[in-house]
Amino acid sequence: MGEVLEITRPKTRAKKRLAVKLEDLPLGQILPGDCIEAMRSLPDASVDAVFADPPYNLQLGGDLNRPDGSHVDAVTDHWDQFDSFAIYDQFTRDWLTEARRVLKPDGSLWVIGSYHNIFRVGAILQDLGFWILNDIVWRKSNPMPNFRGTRFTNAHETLIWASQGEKAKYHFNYRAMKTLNDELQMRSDWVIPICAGQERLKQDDGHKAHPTQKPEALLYRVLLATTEAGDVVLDPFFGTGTTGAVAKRLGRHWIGCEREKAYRDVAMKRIDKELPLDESALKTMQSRKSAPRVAFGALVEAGFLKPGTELFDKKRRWCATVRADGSISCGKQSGSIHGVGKDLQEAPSCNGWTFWHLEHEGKIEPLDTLRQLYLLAVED
Amino acid sequence: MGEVLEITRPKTRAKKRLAVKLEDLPLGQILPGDCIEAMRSLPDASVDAVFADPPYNLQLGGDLNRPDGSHVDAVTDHWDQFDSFAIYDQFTRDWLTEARRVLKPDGSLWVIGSYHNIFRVGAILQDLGFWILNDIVWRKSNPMPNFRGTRFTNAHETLIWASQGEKAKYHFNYRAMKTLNDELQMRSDWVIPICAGQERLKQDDGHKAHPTQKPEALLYRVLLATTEAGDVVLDPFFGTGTTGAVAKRLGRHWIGCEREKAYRDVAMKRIDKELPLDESALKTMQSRKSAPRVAFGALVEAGFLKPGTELFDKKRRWCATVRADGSISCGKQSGSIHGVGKDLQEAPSCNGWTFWHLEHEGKIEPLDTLRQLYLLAVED
DNA sequence: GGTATATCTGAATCACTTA
DNA sequence: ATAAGTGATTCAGATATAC
Repeated sequence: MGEVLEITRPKTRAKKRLAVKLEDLPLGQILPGDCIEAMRSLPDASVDAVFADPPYNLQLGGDLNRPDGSHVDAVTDHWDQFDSFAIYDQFTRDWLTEARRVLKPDGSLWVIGSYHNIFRVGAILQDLGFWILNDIVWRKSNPMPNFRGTRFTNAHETLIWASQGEKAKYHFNYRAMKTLNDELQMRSDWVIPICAGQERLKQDDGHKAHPTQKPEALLYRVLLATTEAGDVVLDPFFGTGTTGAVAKRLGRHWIGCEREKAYRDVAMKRIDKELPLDESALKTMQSRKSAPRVAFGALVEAGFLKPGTELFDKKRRWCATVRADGSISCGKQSGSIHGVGKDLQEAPSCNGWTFWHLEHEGKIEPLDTLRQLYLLAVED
Repeated sequence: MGEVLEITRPKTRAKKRLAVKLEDLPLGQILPGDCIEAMRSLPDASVDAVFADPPYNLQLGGDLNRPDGSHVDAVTDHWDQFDSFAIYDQFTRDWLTEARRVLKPDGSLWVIGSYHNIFRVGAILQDLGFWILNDIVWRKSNPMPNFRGTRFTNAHETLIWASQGEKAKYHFNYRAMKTLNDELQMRSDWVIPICAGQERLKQDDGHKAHPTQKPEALLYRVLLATTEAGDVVLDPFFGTGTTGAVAKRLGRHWIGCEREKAYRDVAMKRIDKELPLDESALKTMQSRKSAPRVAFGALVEAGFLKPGTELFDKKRRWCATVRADGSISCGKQSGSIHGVGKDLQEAPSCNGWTFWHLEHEGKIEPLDTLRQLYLLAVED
């Protein structure tokens, strides 16, 4: 089924009690029929993330032609037709309710939409108890112009990222995102081209296989940001399987739901061809949080720092001495590198690793540099 | 009151029947008290646009410090506190209902918000019958980082632009927007810096006068895009009066509502200092729709084009001859520049102005160039 | 006086572990 | 459950200060 069954979740995230076994899930399968029914077949709290690209309820009017006379192939498929907002809302509430049941307590929900539907989806998911963490703007580098000159070029779509609730835990690979964005924090607006060219799946007659195929780059960022290798990702509106293809590539398990057989066939063929990246390529920058926490004392213990070494702040306003137990002292103050730094500055908090420096061959270096060296040394 | 009473709406937009007289409106005034009550004092269908920056219902938790220990001055004002989504929704429904009543049938509604509230606002305004024309993303060039490294940097806010209904007319200054965007269609994502520096209004103690003052560039684009000089703009959450200041500068009338006296005082002082642009600066690029339509025949009549001149398409597949009455002929086909172009290409439509070209000093130029010259010549 | 450098701040639903 | 203690974390732009 094109799945990477060897991959398991890191032990740090394993829930021993009531944990759903991976073998009991239809991993690497596209469940046929209505997605709400299909999701009912899955156990509670069994997937780590849901990515959903539901019908947008576009409600388009007449035909549209380009200035050169060619015809615009719009989304007029039957699955995008709803008779009223009330019916669309009920449909939305139903699939979101099932998604919420199936999602683990620390799982992430992602939904993508346009102004036609995203406000309704967002309000309903809030009503159900989901807690919005960010709204993300997918800025299309190559959107279709507004041929009639009647509005602004519709150049973006909106994604909502939500956790199970206000107090719920969730996973965010901060370091991986920052690395991906050239060492600046990843922002809430992402520039990504629309899905076209080789990536766009075609039918035998050369016509596009699906009217709203999403770019793989979009799913790549979503899955890298909020899931780990070995996680299970569910897509209730699988379409031609972009979520499955990227999940497989990134070593995530996947489950899809899709009503239309034609889409299921295209998706399965596509995903079978996909090759998973090997394990070393999958390793992402570790966030400080999930990295082993280093106690300052461990550096002293390991001989990276001798007791008696003098520490300074950057401007040499204060000087402290390292003691054998990993505490430091500065005049009458003593305690952890964080606590002493905080008290001296009379600040509400202080990161001792970046506040304190030591002199090494005439240069002043923050303690953090030493911590990095220590981490490298103990990694293996 | 700092208003430009000389300015009136162009006659093309005047509604003779049931029209509200400008003298009967509190132009250039900030109505005190609750905005819903204040709007009740205005007649039906009396304003051309509503711009609303309602409370975002942020629901913030504890304190936040920057990595350097400094404190982040968050929005904790009483006017942003709501006990539940239900109460916020009711408040939203109430002010939107009044705004809808006061807005003319061909008026524009603008609302700005963040992910905390915008989905609720969007769904409710759709429920009330407003028709969303675009959602606009204000991309902040200098957003506040996510200091905890727990989410994506919240780098944008969302605006919704809506008309009174699916079939309602509305006004969009397409040409002005395209000109503003360097001859490319204006997109739905706008890059604008946050309001800081000189533009940010300060109290006597140097502290910011309002926690959420919007940049004037944002209002400038909104008003230029969807209102005309002489129009009336209503802002139910006036704050420190960015809407009023920009409206006055652009020769639009304005009405504000604001509960807090401190904000009203700051706003009035600010707007009094604002100078309106003079009339010639206010002239924007005319849209094709509101520009006098040029009949091809008028160019012939005026001697811009001699009967007998040969026209070509860009690739010189076809050649047509201009006739004295402004029709053209090409083989057996004859008729208007649009109709002949359409039939030759077997296309559903054809813009003859851009399809047909003529040779001038060895260069091939579209007819449209000639039309522009003609328009310039007849302007005075 | 001009150029570096330092400081300040902005609509933010902003932690986790152990006692 | 709640409270307390420890630990982790920032980008662009405007203004102020130093050289």
